[in-house]
Amino acid sequence: MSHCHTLIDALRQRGHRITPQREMIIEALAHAEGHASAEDVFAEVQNRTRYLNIATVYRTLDLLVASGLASRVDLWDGCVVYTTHQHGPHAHLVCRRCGEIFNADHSLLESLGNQLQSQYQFAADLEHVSIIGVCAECRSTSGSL
Amino acid sequence: MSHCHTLIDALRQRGHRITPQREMIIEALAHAEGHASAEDVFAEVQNRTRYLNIATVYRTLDLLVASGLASRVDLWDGCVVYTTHQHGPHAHLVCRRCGEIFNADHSLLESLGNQLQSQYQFAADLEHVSIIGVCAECRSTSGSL
DNA sequence: CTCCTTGCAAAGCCTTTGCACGCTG
DNA sequence: CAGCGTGCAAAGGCTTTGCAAGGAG
Repeated sequence: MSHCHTLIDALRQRGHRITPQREMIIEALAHAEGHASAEDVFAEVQNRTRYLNIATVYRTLDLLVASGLASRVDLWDGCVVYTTHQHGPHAHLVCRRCGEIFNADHSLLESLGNQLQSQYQFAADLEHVSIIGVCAECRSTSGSL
Repeated sequence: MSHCHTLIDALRQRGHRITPQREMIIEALAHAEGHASAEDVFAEVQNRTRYLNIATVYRTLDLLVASGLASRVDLWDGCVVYTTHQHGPHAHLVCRRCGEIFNADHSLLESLGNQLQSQYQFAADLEHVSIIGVCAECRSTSGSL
């Protein structure tokens, strides 16, 4: 996948070494549509090889975030996911019933960002927003609350 | 503080027993302006008495949330706070520089909620929203990023 | 050849849980 | 006086860290 190479090149340009582990971690994260937890990435890579330690996953994800190549998003209840910027900025809608995560178009948040800017002089990181609620499917299958 | 009694009465009406510990925890949470972590509550109560265990704080806060009297909000980086509904629903603006938490008026989020509703059929819990960014003060003291 | 990265295992941190005692209602 | 709530201590889950060996550049 081409986006992997973008990320790998970016790491290399910043002087970081490219190892097979880092390649596989980046590939797994890029393949995840929009978001993946450290465990998700670890499990995905382990389908292919056992030469990977969970500590390395954490270290590499931290490195990507510190390099500005990925974002860490705190969802609901201690759940944390990482996302690359390949799908463009987007908010995460988390269903508290089924746990599913949906991506919402970034434009939804723009007017909110502008209001926060003008009313509170607060510069929001809109790509880190996650919103808890109940998704369409869960609402139709089990009532409105 | 009168709001404490509102909460205490509500608990009693639901058949829960009122103990000195619960009273103090509720009072500490109600006095915190808008939000407090379990540690915050624990520290606040310990200023007055040592007859309180951190496990009791967690259990009582969970009870308040389960009873619909308080909300648990996942801020940034694993930080969790609890809020009563005394100040009305509000979003939390978290500064990633100084860690300060600001309350934003709930009306800011209303159009967002309506859009999520109509475009995604997603029923958002707007009182649980927290938004990461940089506050006015930190922006003025150390640049724009 | 240098020193950045990794694996392993242990430590850390916050939160939850089991149990017996004590207090509320 | 029944049984809910508490303190204590241990367990739990996830994440981070120290260290020596290994591999990228």
